[in-house]
Amino acid sequence: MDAGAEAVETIQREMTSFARRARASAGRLHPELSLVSYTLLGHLEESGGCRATDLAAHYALDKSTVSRQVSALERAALIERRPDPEDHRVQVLHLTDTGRRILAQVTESRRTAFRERLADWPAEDLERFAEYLVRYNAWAGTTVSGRPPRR
Amino acid sequence: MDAGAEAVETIQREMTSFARRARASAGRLHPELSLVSYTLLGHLEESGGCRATDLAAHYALDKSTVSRQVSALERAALIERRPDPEDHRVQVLHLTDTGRRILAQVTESRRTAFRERLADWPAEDLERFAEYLVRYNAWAGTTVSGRPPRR
DNA sequence: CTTCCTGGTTGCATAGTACAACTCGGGCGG
DNA sequence: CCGCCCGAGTTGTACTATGCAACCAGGAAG
Repeated sequence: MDAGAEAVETIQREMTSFARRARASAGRLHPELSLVSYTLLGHLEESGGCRATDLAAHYALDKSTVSRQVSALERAALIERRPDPEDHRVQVLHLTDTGRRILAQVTESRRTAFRERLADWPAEDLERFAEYLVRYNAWAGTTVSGRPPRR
Repeated sequence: MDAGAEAVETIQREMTSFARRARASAGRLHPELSLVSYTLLGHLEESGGCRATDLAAHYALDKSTVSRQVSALERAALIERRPDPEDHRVQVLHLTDTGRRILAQVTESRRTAFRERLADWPAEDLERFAEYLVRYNAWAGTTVSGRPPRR
């Protein structure tokens, strides 16, 4: 096996290992927020408010799943639903001030953790690693197996 | 923000994104095998048989979780339990021929997927990416957040 | 108005997991 | 040998995240 093929094996193994551990820790990213909630909140921050259906489509989640997550986030007062005057079926989701604050906290805490973790990497390696990850994830349908999800 | 800090942000974002998608697809790695089952089977293959407790310790899973996974794998005839003549409390787990076959199938299918996905990467990049991943995962307690798991 | 589409909720089922209580066998000190 | 504690595994219970299907309500086209 040549070095390239060997490298592919290693990439596969390491990605699998990462996926497994990530799965185990996704629920306790933060006492307040699961990985999915964090992602949804982040999306709301970026988009400045959107519909539940948009979230479902964007993250390939079932609308029922999003509905429940949204309910939980609303119960926790991190987001609020605003009726859409244009279309009464729609609820536009917005971060509350609390939501923005918690999101910022978690983001900051994760940022610190990542910085610490990558502290002794040379800048050149960081940049290359970042570029590789982007390239890897850009491949349509990033999954553990490397194959696109069904749907 | 300097380029290194920017790269750390990107790494965080991409790892998060990968983790989320991996989580979503972990259950349907293969019709036969979840990501966890696949990992356990792989460990049995490598180790040539071990105890359920060893699996639990190695993967930081509860022994009850492993016990149920093992039951399922045994029901599917992918592994078998052999009594340990040395210690009657112990069941040494071994792959069956079917288990070896399925494991090989899944491994092959994933290998193909990864090869395809990484097909147009220069060998040099593959090697560096592999090395970065190893270095990243080697950091004690690989999680999504970058922080070690509680326990 | 009737029909169809769309956004969202809810009931039901499932997977994966942890924790705790329990059983059973093994190893030791007396 | 006996009593005790420990370690391997199992089982009961509960919880989370999830998907699918059925459903409801608002909107749009005829």
